[in-house]
Amino acid sequence: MIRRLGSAARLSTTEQHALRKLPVATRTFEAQQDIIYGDGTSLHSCVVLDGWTCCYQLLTEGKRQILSIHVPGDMPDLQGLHLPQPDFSMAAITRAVVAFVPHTTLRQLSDGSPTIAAALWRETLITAAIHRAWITSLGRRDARQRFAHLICELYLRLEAAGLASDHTMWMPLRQPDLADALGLTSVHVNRTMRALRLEGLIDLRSRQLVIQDWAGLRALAAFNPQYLRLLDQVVSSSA
Amino acid sequence: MIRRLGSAARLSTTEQHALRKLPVATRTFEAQQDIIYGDGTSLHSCVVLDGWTCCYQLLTEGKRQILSIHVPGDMPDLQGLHLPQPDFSMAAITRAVVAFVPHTTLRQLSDGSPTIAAALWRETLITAAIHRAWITSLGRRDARQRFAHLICELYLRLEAAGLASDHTMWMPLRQPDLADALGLTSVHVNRTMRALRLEGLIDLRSRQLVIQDWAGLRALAAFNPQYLRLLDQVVSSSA
DNA sequence: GACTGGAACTAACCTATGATACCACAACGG
DNA sequence: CCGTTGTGGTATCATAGGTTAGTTCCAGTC
Repeated sequence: MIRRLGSAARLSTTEQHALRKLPVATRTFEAQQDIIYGDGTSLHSCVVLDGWTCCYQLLTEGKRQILSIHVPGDMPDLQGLHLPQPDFSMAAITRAVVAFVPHTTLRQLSDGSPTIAAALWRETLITAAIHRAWITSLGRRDARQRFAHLICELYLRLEAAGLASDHTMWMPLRQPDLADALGLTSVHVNRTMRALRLEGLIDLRSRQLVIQDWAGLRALAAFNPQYLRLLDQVVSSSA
Repeated sequence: MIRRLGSAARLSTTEQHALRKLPVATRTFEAQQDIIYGDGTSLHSCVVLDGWTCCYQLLTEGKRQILSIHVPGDMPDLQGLHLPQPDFSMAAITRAVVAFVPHTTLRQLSDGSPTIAAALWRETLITAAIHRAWITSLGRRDARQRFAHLICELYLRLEAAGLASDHTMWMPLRQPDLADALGLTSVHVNRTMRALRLEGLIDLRSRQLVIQDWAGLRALAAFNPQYLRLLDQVVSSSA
């Protein structure tokens, strides 16, 4: 399970060993249940082991904006390492299994090994790059393009994690969730999905999403996967 | 000048000394000029010494989304340390003086000192937190709220940097720039500004912005400054 | 087989924002 | 003194997307 931590970077065997020995506490959350509520102080970072989760912010009048979506292997909460008060909440989308690692041990580990620090740091930087892509989507793309962009991103991330192939993926996000991620209403998500289906781009039924025209979807979104850094070599530490 | 680097964190004197000795190359850019163009590989991080800059992404059809705005003292490009190919471009808003530090030396420095690494890492995490606030603005706030939120953020950041006081600030962003930051058109920025002026919240003339009703503006945006971490103590390294 | 509760889906209407086009003004140069 | 250029400002119309209020379609389950 915890091997996934190391799989994100190319580490020496001793470092991999140290990561494997990390004390973790796993916990299962039901769909929709909050994992972190953005008020208190967070003392642990977490790794999603199974299921999907998301980070979100609430506004007055109960509006919700989803900030990021996580699939197994993601480490959504690394920012707590150096900013102990989270500025967001985190919730399970599906039933999800999450592993928690105390900040203190993680900080000791990264203080002791610049390579591990760089690998974790890099994870947080990729998160920021994904944030930037979302900003651009929300600010300058219309509903169809936004939707297409999100699907492209999620599919490639799942494929890289070995959780999807053949342009087919599990899609547990419900229409209201998609709405909160895309800055739309669920009604308009529905309209938009129908449009994409009629154009022969995607087909979504009973949680199963098939991308029927990957090239078309990618062109619609003007999707450039570079920001996800799925193929990068990690920058070798100069130490 | 470079003292600003250290001012972001509380470092030991030896570490401050090391920072001061960093080899830097300063360069002046004209307003609107590109500082980084998001294609190549970046070998330097930069510090804004004077003037304002921004990061942006371009879309097909020439649409532009501004991702972040930087004032003197900010280090917009730290992510290049571990992700060498930037996913965005960076441009000067006003005439701006920027200092460049080679990634290699900065990486050596942070490999040698976990405290410096943590301080720099923390900067990138704050950037990500600002990204999240923008995502929420773009996704779930209307034009007036978005505008108000941006003004609150910029004013507090400037005030913290000692560059604004008395609810008065220099505002070099033009209406088309604001439009690209807020995901609106310049026409609608103009409408929105007039609305806020008529409500007695702000007054902007000839680059000088006066916040006439701070409480009202803050309430309109539902602004919570916590994400900017202007008052935090830095987490002490466990090393 | 009827009943429930949660999605997905639709339709009717409304509004915030976009698109286009134009005017006003100030700064500047010849 | 007159053009030119950039920026702010306004009006008019068009439309993407929001709002409200449903109906339909299941998968359980009693």
